[in-house]
Amino acid sequence: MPTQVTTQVIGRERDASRESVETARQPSTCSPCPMALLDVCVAHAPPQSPVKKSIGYVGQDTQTVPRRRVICREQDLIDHVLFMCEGWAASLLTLSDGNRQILSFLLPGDIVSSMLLFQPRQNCVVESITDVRFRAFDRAGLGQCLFSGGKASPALSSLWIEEKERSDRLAVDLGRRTAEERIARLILNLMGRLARRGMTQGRAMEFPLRQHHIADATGLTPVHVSKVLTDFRRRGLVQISDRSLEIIDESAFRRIADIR
Amino acid sequence: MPTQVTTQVIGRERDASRESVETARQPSTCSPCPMALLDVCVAHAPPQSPVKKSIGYVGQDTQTVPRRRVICREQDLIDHVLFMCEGWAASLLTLSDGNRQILSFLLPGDIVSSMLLFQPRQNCVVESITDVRFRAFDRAGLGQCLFSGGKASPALSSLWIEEKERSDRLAVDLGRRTAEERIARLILNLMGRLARRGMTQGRAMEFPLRQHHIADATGLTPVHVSKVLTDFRRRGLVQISDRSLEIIDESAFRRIADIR
DNA sequence: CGCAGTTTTGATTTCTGTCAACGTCTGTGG
DNA sequence: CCACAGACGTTGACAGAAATCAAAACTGCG
Repeated sequence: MPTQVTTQVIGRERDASRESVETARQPSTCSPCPMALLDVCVAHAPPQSPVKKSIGYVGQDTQTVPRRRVICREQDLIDHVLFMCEGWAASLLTLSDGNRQILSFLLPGDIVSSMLLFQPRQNCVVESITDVRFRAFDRAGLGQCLFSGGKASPALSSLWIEEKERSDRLAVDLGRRTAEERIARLILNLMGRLARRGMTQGRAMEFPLRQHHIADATGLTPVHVSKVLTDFRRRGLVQISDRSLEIIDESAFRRIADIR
Repeated sequence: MPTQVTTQVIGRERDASRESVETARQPSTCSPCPMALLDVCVAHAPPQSPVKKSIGYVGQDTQTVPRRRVICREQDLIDHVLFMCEGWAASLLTLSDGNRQILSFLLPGDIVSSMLLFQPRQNCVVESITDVRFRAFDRAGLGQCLFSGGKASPALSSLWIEEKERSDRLAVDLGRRTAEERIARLILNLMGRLARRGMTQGRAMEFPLRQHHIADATGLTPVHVSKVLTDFRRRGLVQISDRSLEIIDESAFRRIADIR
């Protein structure tokens, strides 16, 4: 039986109007989770495992956040490292004029903010897109696994390398590509990440993003995103309906995304 | 006496036409270097120091590259971790149409590519802007210092955090800011980084960048950079001459850079 | 049903890129 | 020392991409 999980895990400063975290009731199926691969997650370790001692696993079960909520903010102090179990979220920065830039979409298995491995403060807002389920680990315990033995653990290396490659790609896309390229690349990128998790059906995938999410991620306006997507559909490249997206003409679509 | 340093340190694949690395003759003054702060650099350790055993320091002295050369490329395999001692460099990605995006400018004390801490391959090209002097460390030895004790070393944490903050800021700037803002922010950013190294004179600094470097860093064209800079000068905000830059009206300039 | 959020569409404006010409500066070789 | 070639920076005319503005249709939800 899941017990009541304290909401203090998520952030110390909070306004009373926002009750974002609730006790979860879902089963614990997080196959894409890197913690499972690390053999580190208590949910996957036998009860007497030594892992259970070294990793402070917080709460009896996962926690959930409904869609479209702030999961954590810049100022929040968070003592735990959060991993996505289910759903989509976005980490983003906001400018003072209200413009937003999404830095990455978070999918099941992703670490919510790698900065939390090192300190209790991260530098951006994380918002749920769909209902989200995640798990919190104790930072110190996780450190025991990641920073021992005089060399980087494979999990830490690949996390660093993937995050760096992703942020470098983002910079090039935002700095040097057209609207069509940016949108096509975003879609292909998400499709690839979901495919690696076994979350696609052929060339189709669940696609909970609103056009304003695409706009925030690509540095465009929602109006222009609409025009480009309409054009993609008109040209028979993709089909979007009912929160799912299918790539119809993959080679043409890749050509748009990769050319240059 | 510096001995002949093998050029193999820099990259295994090289064309004969490019002889980029030469034996250095400069003195070893690298005060802003994080390795010095780490108390890890052999150049700063007494001869009998245990540090000398754990860090494999490569070569008797630093290595130099003349300005405007490729220091390393995507395909290069590099067994060492390189740190800037002197000069300016840029790490960048190139699109197939020749467009380039500079991901960061490397200043004295910066690590050339943090990916090399984890693997022998980095994901971007590094080019010198001025004459550059740098030092190479053995990856495994460095790992002994960074990944021991069950928690991240302070040097590793701050490296991760700073790189992430920088890349996030870059994405927001490229995605959401105007040409004026991007250029002003780049200048202020560089000024701040140099100030922290004690490399500014009041509001003036050495400024070896060509306008095409600014264009590559901001996602603009050199022509447009010229127009914006000319306008900045006309409005009495900055003065650029003879490879140095001075901010004249700092508050107005900050307003341009930060507003929004 | 009504309302708020989303998407579409068209007209217009703004920003930045492209093209081209020209002047300056720098380094090189005779 | 001079001539020259390239790289660099400036300027103006023009083109193109995306933003802005505005209105309307559509969606889902309480």
